[in-house]
Amino acid sequence: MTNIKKVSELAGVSTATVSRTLKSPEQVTEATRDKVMQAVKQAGYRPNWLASSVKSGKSNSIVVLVPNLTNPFFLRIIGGIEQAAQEKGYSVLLGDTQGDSKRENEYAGMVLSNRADGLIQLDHSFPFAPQDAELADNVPMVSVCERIEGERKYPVIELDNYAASRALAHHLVGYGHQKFAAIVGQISSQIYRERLAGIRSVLQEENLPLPDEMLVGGSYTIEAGIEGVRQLLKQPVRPTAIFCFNDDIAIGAIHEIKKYGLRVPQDISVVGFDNIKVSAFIDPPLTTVDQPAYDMGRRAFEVLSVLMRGESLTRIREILPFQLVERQSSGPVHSS
Amino acid sequence: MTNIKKVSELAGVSTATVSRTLKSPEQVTEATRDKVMQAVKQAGYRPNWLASSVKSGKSNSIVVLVPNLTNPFFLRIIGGIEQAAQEKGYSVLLGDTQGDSKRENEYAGMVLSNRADGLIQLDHSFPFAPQDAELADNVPMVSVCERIEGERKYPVIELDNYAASRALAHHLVGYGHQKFAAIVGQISSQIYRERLAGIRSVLQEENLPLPDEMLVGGSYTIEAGIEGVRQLLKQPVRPTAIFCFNDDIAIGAIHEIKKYGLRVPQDISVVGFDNIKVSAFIDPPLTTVDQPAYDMGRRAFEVLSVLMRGESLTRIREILPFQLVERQSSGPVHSS
DNA sequence: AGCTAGACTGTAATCGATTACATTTAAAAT
DNA sequence: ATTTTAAATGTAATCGATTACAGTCTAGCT
Repeated sequence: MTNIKKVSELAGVSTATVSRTLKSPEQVTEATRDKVMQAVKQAGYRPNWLASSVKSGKSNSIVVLVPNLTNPFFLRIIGGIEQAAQEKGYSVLLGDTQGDSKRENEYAGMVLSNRADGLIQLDHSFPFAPQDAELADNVPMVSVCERIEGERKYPVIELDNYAASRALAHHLVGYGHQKFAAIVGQISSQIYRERLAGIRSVLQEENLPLPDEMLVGGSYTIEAGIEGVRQLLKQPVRPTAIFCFNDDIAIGAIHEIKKYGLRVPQDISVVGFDNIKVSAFIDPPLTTVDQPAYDMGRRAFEVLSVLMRGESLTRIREILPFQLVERQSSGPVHSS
Repeated sequence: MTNIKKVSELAGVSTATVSRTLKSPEQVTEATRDKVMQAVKQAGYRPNWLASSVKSGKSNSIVVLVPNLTNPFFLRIIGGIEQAAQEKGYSVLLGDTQGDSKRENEYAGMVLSNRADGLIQLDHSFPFAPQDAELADNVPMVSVCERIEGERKYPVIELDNYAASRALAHHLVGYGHQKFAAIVGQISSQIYRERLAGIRSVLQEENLPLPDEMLVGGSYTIEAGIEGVRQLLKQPVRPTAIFCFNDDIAIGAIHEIKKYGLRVPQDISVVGFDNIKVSAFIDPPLTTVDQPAYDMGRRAFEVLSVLMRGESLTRIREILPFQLVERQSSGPVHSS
């Protein structure tokens, strides 16, 4: 490995001069600068990043905790984070947690051991191990979409899930639907509560029921959508509209509804949440709520960046705008 | 920041003993071990990862270069890499290159500056900057799916794209198709040439044509599939079967074909490549070639891991098995 | 010519951990 | 009780860069 010492010898200067030539060239005469640069080139020298980092105490990396890498929605968020990070000279360590707390602990621990300077959590859990909780108090941490559990409040970039769900509900109520069902995602999260509350609030205002047996599901997957529809269609009353808590669920649901020989939206309207790319191209194209995933990622990094500089935030909660995207998976209710 | 010195003082021992207690406890008496562990706990001490890494010269990280984070197929590969890496104590630095060579250079450079120990390339380009090419000679690098360009041969984990394409072609020929078209992906890659060659070889054996005007596309996106179909349907002769070079293209193609009022597969059969998750749930479910993406990722890391240990490989090319997945997007040709 | 200010450059401390080598301690052997 | 041996611990060098501080040199001034 060529190190700074070799270069300094080659150029006939001290290591300090080499370092200065590379970090702050204006402090060095042009003559020596040339000598050094030539030696650098000749030796094929690259400063050892690890060494600079020990010295500075900063790793210029952040960890991103993802519950599920295969969810395309998260991917767009990560894309935004990555882009923003890259622009500021940070790199992104990917932590696929699979929702497993052991893994979360491990990845979160990276921030405590200087392997990373900050953390972005895409899930709702407090990622540090209980014994690390105290240390974690001063750690720059931000969450996206979900709010992190616990008394300590961390900044969050999110959507007004309540309002977005209300928008979806109004959309369906406007079409005259009265028999609703929902296939929900992970139950223990804030998002679940907010989205459900949003839907419930509209239905209550309209005096429409959402009985417990019409709430099925439990994970944000295509399979949950399929299984959800199976359960719903076993019920004596068939719903005419189904809220799916994300687009993956909706894709599974539509697929399964068709298998039963029913039509979307003529027999059952289906709406999703997230607006992943493929949602516009399935049959029928999905009515859903567009989340500005990429921007959410960017913003998350920017906020984290402020925390990492040791500054404090004026706002701890940032709410990005959603958009109701009306496509053909929802429509007026048909009397059977 | 609590460092090893503070802990050593707290425990009344030397820093060496603290280090040994944590790294090789068997070298330390139980009594001192207890003292040290208590001090560690009390101080909330975590070894500074950066410092250990400078010493060892290993960062225990790898960079993964992805041309396009939004492609779900890549995601599964990354998932496999991540899993395998995590098991061996490595972490994954994500490099979203967008196919931009400047970004590739930058990310690849991380390996030269000890920020990462190895590199996995999911694209086909040689990621290092020209001036770094010589240095890059000894860098542990592996590619997945695509082969890296240049004289120097790096290990690659791939599919027999030629054989897989032949399987798809045989499948369609077996249904009696005679008028073929293809919507291809990125043209400059090995994969493009192999897949096309595979298709061509079968068609030639059967004396069937694949005229140049029936080759459209140029990128692995849904949009390319849509645009491709538009171009193909402008031609005087309408194809009865379309090879799409990946599933995203196929999804776009099917969507657009339906827009023209044509049916899949009755009017046009469509086949894809990759078998991404959603392909099984679109309408009609897509006939495609399943690539063991997750395993490919795992395997890529394992191979890289061998290189990073400085050992040499017996085989430089590893070919994983594919599987033809016959679903409902392909079927017998209907005489019009 | 002599002196001073300011620009360059070099020396050596530093970051935080690891580890070769030296030293101390305790146990075992005589 | 003394010597031998092994185990435990400490001291200090080391990894590779950065940087405070000190030293040198040149240019400009009187």
